[in-house]
Amino acid sequence: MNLLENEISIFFEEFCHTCKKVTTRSFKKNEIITTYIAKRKQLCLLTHGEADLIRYDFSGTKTIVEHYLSNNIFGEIFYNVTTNNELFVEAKTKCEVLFFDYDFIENKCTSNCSYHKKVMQTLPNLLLMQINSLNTRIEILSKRTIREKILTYFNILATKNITKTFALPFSLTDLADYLSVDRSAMMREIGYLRSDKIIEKNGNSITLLY
Amino acid sequence: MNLLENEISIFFEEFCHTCKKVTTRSFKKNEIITTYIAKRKQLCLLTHGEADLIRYDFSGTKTIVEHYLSNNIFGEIFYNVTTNNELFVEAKTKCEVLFFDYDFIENKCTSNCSYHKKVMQTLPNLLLMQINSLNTRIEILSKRTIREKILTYFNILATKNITKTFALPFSLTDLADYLSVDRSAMMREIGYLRSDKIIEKNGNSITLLY
DNA sequence: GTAAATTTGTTGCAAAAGCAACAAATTTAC
DNA sequence: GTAAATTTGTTGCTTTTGCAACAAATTTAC
Repeated sequence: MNLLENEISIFFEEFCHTCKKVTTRSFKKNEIITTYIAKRKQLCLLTHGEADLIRYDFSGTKTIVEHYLSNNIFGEIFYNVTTNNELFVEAKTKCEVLFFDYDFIENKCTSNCSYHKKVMQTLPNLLLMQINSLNTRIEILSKRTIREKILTYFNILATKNITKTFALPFSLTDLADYLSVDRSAMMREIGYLRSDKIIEKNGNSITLLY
Repeated sequence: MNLLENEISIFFEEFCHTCKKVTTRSFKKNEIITTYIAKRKQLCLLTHGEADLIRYDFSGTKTIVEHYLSNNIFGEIFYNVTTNNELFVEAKTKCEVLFFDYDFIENKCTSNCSYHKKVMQTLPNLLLMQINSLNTRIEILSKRTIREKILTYFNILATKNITKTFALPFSLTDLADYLSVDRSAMMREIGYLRSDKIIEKNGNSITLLY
């Protein structure tokens, strides 16, 4: 994975200005990076910062569909099915984003440019990483109770951090939107998990006691 | 999408025996195609039939994580995070499956074989299709009520079939495991949807009345 | 540095979902 | 063709979740 990260950063630093069809842009915290409406074949790479893919359904319910870190990809190209939902990506910190048009990736460059070649080499691994993280997301959401959703997510964070104590990357309000449950019900359940001595919580730091 | 399908079938029919590192196998209904335990870099392509990715968690709860049709891909390569869950792919009909080792795909062929080249050309589109379907899956699972889950899924089926009447690809028992809800609660909700004149149901045929 | 906005924490009550159990209908296996 | 297995449909009861509302703490904006 570190190898891949290195590969990604090198190829963007070295070749970014060779091909004209790639745009770089910076975003401040809370800015909207892109909105999913136009069915463009847009593919974006977050090179710096953190961002959320947010959905509001017809009744105004908010879901944090995904939470992106650097080297994660996102974009309209991943969404065929157009529902009557509002979907957009919001910067949670200062962000740097590369915008590709997937047609450019798909169709061979007229010139035999090395940048284009490198993109084709790296893309499958980026897509594979994205599939991995979507599968993890599905595992959380397919749990039937709030308690199980919380514990599944906390376990993933503990595994990633290789320690039983870790910081939540979300506010508790956002965590509820990410787990797709009512906030007050989630708070209650966290209370039960504490009194059952299954977790400890200090601010946004969580410790698993098992 | 039809173009892609054509591309896929052609390249497997034409080149399948050129490279030795690809295996084809047939499966009867209910046979286990693969089990996710060994952390192999296995990538599978379903060329014929229907199959389900099934998970049993520690307490025995079953989830149908995904439902595969021909030209869908699956495999251990998509699952980094090893939990204490049992994950396997089961043939729901007679199936034909191609097994790749991802290392073979990643590392260039020593010989400059055209089969290998074709795989590299097709793979990003297959991965993209997979991401699309996982995002659809997340949309269903992130709905907060059984009613919304049912209606979201039925809408997707109606859109795919381009008609308000369609056949369920699942038994109702399996549908509950796919929506990740209790079967009896789902049956009750379907009952309410019928009496509210939102859907009609005859056997496994559903009609949307809106 | 202070006012405004947001997040956290809590609770009572209502609605939804899960669990268990069972009969009827349908499908499967030989 | 029949017995066994599975699926469908239903219900009573319990547990979980959602909703609404509000106070306290914390963060943000100027």
